[in-house]
Formats: sequence, structure tokens, C-alpha cells
Amino acid sequence: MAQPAPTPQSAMRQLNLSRVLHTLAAEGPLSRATVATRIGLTRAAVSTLVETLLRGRLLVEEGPGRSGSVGRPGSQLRLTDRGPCGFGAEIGVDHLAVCAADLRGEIRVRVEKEFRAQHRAPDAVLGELRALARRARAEADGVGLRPAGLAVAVPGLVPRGTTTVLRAPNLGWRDVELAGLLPADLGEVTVHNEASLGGLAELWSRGDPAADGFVYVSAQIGIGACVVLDGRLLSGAHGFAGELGHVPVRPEGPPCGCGGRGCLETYAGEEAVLRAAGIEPGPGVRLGALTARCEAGEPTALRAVRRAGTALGIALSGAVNLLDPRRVVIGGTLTRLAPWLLPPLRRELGRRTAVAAGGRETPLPVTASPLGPDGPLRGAAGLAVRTALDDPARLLAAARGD
Amino acid sequence: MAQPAPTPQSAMRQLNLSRVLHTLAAEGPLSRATVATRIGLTRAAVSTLVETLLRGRLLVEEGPGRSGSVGRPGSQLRLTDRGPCGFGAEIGVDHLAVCAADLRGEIRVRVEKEFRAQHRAPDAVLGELRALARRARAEADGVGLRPAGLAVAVPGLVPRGTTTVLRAPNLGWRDVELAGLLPADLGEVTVHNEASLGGLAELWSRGDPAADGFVYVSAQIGIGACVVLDGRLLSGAHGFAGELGHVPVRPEGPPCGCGGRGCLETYAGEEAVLRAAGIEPGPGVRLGALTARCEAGEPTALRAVRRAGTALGIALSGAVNLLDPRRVVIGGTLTRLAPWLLPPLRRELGRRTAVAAGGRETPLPVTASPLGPDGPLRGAAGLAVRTALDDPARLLAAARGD
DNA sequence: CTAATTTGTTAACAGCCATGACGAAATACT
DNA sequence: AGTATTTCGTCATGGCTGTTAACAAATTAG
Repeated sequence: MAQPAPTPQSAMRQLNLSRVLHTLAAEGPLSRATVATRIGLTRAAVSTLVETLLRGRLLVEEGPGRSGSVGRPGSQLRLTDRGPCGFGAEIGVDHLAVCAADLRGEIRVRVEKEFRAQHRAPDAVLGELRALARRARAEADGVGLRPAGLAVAVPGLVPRGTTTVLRAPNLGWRDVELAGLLPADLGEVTVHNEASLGGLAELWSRGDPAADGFVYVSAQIGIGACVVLDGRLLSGAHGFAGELGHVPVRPEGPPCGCGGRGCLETYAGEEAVLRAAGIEPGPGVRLGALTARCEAGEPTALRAVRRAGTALGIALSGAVNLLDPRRVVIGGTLTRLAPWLLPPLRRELGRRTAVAAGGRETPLPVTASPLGPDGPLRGAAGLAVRTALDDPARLLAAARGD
Repeated sequence: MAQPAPTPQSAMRQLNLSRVLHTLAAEGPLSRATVATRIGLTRAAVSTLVETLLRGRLLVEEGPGRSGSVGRPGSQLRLTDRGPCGFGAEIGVDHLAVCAADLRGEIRVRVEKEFRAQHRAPDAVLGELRALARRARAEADGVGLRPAGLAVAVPGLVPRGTTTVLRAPNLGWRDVELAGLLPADLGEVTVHNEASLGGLAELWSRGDPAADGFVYVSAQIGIGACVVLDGRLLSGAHGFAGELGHVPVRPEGPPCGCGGRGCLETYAGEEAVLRAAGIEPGPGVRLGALTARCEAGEPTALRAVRRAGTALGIALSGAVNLLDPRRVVIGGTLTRLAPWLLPPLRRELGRRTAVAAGGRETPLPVTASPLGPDGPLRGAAGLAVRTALDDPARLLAAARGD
């Protein structure tokens, strides 16, 4: 039969509690009155909500704030920097990292390790990750934070709602079930594509996420992407959205590992760019050499990067025509080449998106992500925190159960 | 100041009223008890909701239904086929149409007219449309339906939330404000891109819209598209999403009117296909001739259509890689060429979407829309009805005010 | 020092839904 | 046939939630 179904009454209460938490997370310390106008409830109602949250030690009252204007100054409320925290982890091709963010979203703990995960058995990699997680947990404990969930970033395909890595070409993984290999003492664990989490970090790093919309490109060995429209991440029917790397750039171009031809990755993937610049991509050799040559003005290197930028522009122009984002953000390791990569990218994109541009005030902004390579890790921790904030009942129960 | 903000209490009531309406719209006649389990409320609560809706003449009680199983049979409820109705209108390149759908979504009235709108002044076209709307309204009146809103489909760019046509190349319109030209006695009027409404019609024509996700291609003179993921239409930051026609297929291909090169429209637009088949596309000459030649097996015609299918496949493979839809639907006039268009399209799409396909059970279904050229018109009426169902307060007020 | 403004709290109130019990209307079993 | 069982719709009760309105507290403006 239909399960009891949370009574819509208490559901409303939960929703309002969650709204208070999210409002404070997004706008820092606020008074009860301000929160009330933000979420459209009366001061009286917010008072009782805040009372509940204070009792559960999720909020801290800071006392009367600065009195800039007339009237009694409100008592500032902020999310606690002790108590629940969200963990984020990243499995990169050559590094592992774990971090913890408090409810405000502040990164409080961070441990990482150079580790060539490429073509290593999942057990070995996850063993290292668990060790890092133990250290992070201990450090979090030291500053009064207790785990309330973990999100893991993986450079591969993860079916929606699972903890399985279906394919991670750059790790050499296929059909790897992570369930038993993940840290078990950090609360609920979810696994996501690295580009999706990078995009979420980008979304949350700016004001008014609800009104934002962009295509986030995670360009490194593989090229992933994530699409955010109306402040929501598009994950696709199976959770595989974002395979920008296999969007065709030239239909009869060079064959790609995916079976297609002329995919973006064959032009703008890290290996393709290095090769085009005359650098043999070895296991250690990455973009450092190429950046140096570009800075030195070496023509072959510049040409290779320009070609990649053009290809990115062509692929993105398709995405932009189809999705009408507010902006385009480039993340991943390739951002180190941004000075040389972005101009041709912008030019190509501008040429090919004139129709929709007719209604735009200014040209579509294309920028490198300010978070740089940290995006996915921060996004993971942020997701864990947001998920926690979505379920105040659980947070409060955990506080009581202490 | 912050406006009164509908008190979340009555908001909940409104939401539940709306849920009852939508449940009945989606699943036809149901008993109170069934509705209750569907929306997760108790029978008692649903009884009072239904009471309100019956009083407002939005529902009709049909009495005890067939008693298939044990227990007292429930009294079947259905949405009324008298009372409020949604109007849909379509401004096509060579025809105008207006229809009215009752709350159940049934099309009850339909009037249309051959009318070459191409390069006619908006005033003239809208004058004709208003005349059609008057006739439709009169007919609706005759069967006891009263207007509760109108949605208009236009083959062009409509900024989100406006009634302005920014560009409609195939009508020859630019920056046309329709506000004063639209029928004024049908309730609230909204204007939308034709492909978006076609996609919505497709969405609503199948079971469980909430779980659906697809790319709908509206292929005719211009090629538009609409993306639905998680049962929601993506409209883009400005409302311009869906410009599939200007997705690059071959970056150095023939120049396109948009300023780009090798856009899909230069390969698969109606004019391009006709020309490639050796048919001069005159104002009256459309696809009839081409269909005939394909049926006759004429090689030039077949080659032209095959080429268009391949180009569509290339452009769509980009969209599929990026968005991971559950299926792809082809609508618009070009569906008449489906038997020859779809095979090359499917082949190309299959080749280029292998990565994500690794996680798919079956190949991505690519089908012609069963609604054919009626999609946008039905979608428009459907949208008007759904919008009405979203606001039970207004419907009830209108019923009282009668 | 008074008036005006804003904040947070309190008490009375109204709305909404859940709970549990009931009669009604059908089927299933003896 | 007659009883038990199942399901439906309704009713009275009660709990929870947020609103309204009034008030004291704390600040600025004049």
C-alpha cells in the first residue's frame, strides 16, 4: 500500500525550517525579521522556527548587530560553525582529496595526496581515499564538526542515484561498484560525475543561484560538462548528461575512442592538444610544458591551443543555441591555458550564436572558473551540506541524539 | 515592501486543490479514495477538497462506477466538460488555427484557415487570427465552455514572459509586439515558440509526464527544437532555448543566414532539402512534390533526404551526448518524409552516442511524433488548460462570479 | 526628551489535515 | 439466503501551523 506519506502538515514545517537554513546559508547573518521577509512568513512564525533551530544547535545567535538604520536592531543569526558538516571527496586521475565544509559552506578541513589513480585497481584507490577520509574526520572532530554526509567526485559516468562507476576511461574503470569501498562513518554517501560537482560549485559561488544558468565545461584529459538552467542541474534521464567531449565538431574528423568521428575530445582533450603541440603525453607530463611554450610564444604550441579553442567554440555553439544559457564557464586543468584558449573560443562562439544573440544585451560571457581545479571538491562538500540542510528533521534528530 | 505573500496555509490548500485537478486530468474518472492515495492525503481531506471543486462546478460526480472488486464501489469523479476551457492558437507560415480544449484536455472546438502569413504585416495576420478566435469562442459558447486563457504558437523567438516576437525569419517579422493585436476576451494570453508547444503536446500525450525526457525537433522551413527533461520544459535564460537549426553540422559548411556556417538548417531545412532534390521552392511548392518523388524512388530526391537525415543525426548526437534524453521525437512538416529521413538519422545518432549508450538498455528511440503537424496547436490549448488548473482559486472565483 | 521606527514575543484565532469511528454498499464465503 | 469482509465516503475531534494584533524593548530623528 501507499506508505504513510509524511503528513503534509509537518512537511510544511520541515520545508520552512529548511528555508530558514538555506536563507542563512546564502546570505550570512540575518535577523529574524529579515529572514521573515525573505521567505515570506511573519516574524512570529520565523521566531518559532528559529527557536527550534537554536535549540537544535544549528543556529547561533550573535546578539544585536550594527545599528545602521532607525529602529531596534535585530539580533543576528548565523549557521553554526560547529556541529554537522558535509564531506567532499575527489578521485582525480593523479590526486585524491577529501575536505569538510561546515553548514555555512566554509571549507574547514582539507587533506589531499598526489596519487596516480590511473589504471590502478579500485580497491587500492579507495583504500587510500578511506585513509584520507579518516584523517579528515579526525581533524573535523578536532574543531567540533560531526559528519553529516559525503559526496564523491569521479571522472566518469555514474548512473543517477547509484554509487556505481559505469565508465571512467581515464581511470581505466568499468562497471565498478563503490558501495563497499567508500568511507562508512561519514553519513550518507553519494557519488557523482566530477563535472557536475564542479558546475554546482560554480553555481553556488555566485549570488542568486536560482536565477543562474550556464554551461560548465570541465576540460582535462576527458572533456565533461554540466548544464545548469534556472538554478537546477540537468542530470539527464540516466544521469549521463554532460558528455560534451563526444559532441561532433567535424563529422568526418579523426576517429575517437567512443566510436564516433571528430568528437570534441579529439581536438581539445589534453592528450590531443599536447600531441598537436609536439609534446608526447607521458604519465607525468601534463600541461606544464605546454603552458611554458605558450608563454614563450612558440608557434606550434600556440597553434595547437588555438585549434582546441576553436573546437571548443564550435561544440559550445551547439550547446548555446540549444540551451540559451546566461554564460559559459570553463573549468578543469585546461583553464591554465585560458589566455590562449579563450579568445578563439569566444570568437567562434560569437560567430555561431548570432540568432539568439539578437535578443541579448551583451555578448555571452565566457570565463574561466574562479575556483580553478578546486571546483569539483568544493562542489562535493557543498552538495553534502545542502543535502543536510534540506532535511532539518534529521539534523535536529542527530543533535538531540548526541 | 514585500507584498502580503499568500499565506502558506491557504497556499497549501490551493496546491492540494490543484493536485486533485491535475490527477483527474491525467487519469480520467477516479473515486475520492483513489485520488487520495494518488496524492498522498487521507480520504477525509480529499472529500473536502472535492466538495469545494464540485461546488465550483469544476468536477462532475458520475455516481458509483463498475464494481470490479470487493468493497463498496467509489463514486467516479471527472473534470467537467462544460465551464472553463483553454484556447490555443497557431500562426503558421501558411495557415492560422484556433482551438479550444475543455479541462480534460479534449479538443472541443477547432477552426482554421489557409493563410499565407509569410511577409504579411502583423496587423493583417493578427486581424485574421482574431476573426478565427471570435468564431471559436462562439462555438465554444455553444457547447457551454467559457474562456479561461489563450496560448499562441509562433514560429519565432519569443522572450520568456513576453508577448513580443523578436524574430520570426519565416514570417519576416522582427520585434513585433503582439500585445494589442491579440484576442482580448479569452482571458490571459501568452505567446510561445511553436516548437516548445509542440514538445509540450508530445509530453502530455504520453503516460507519466513527470518521468519523461526527450528532444523534440520541429523540422520545417526553420528547424526548431524543444528540450524536456524530468518532465520540465527547458526554456533557457531568455526563453530562446531550442535553436537546433543553427547548431553547426560542418563548421566550414555553406554560409547560413544567421551568420554562421554549416548550420543544420543549411542541410535539413525545408528549402535546403527541396533545392538539393532539384525542386525550386516557390511560395506554394512544399513537400508534396518531394514526397511523391521519394515514393517513386527517384535517386536525387532520396539522396537529398538522406543527406538531411544524416545532418539531423549529427546535430542531434551533440544534443543527446549533452543532455541524455530518454528519446528523440521528430515533429513538424518534415515528418512526412520520415520513412526516408529516420533511417540515416538513427544510424548517425547511434554511431555517435555510444558512450552514454553503454549504460542504456536499448538503443535510444527515435520516432516521428504521433500528433503530426497538430502538435503546436494542441500544445497551446493544453498549456492554457494546465495553467488554469494550476490556479484553482481563479477558476472557483470565476465560477462564483458567473 | 519625545516621537517614530523597527524588532521580537505573546496570546487569541482560524485553517488545514490526520485520526478514528461510523454507516453504506458492494463482494466472498458458508 | 445470510453473514463476514472489504472498501468507500462522511463526521467529529484534535493537533499542528501560521496569522493577526497588541505590546515591550531598543534604537534613531528631531
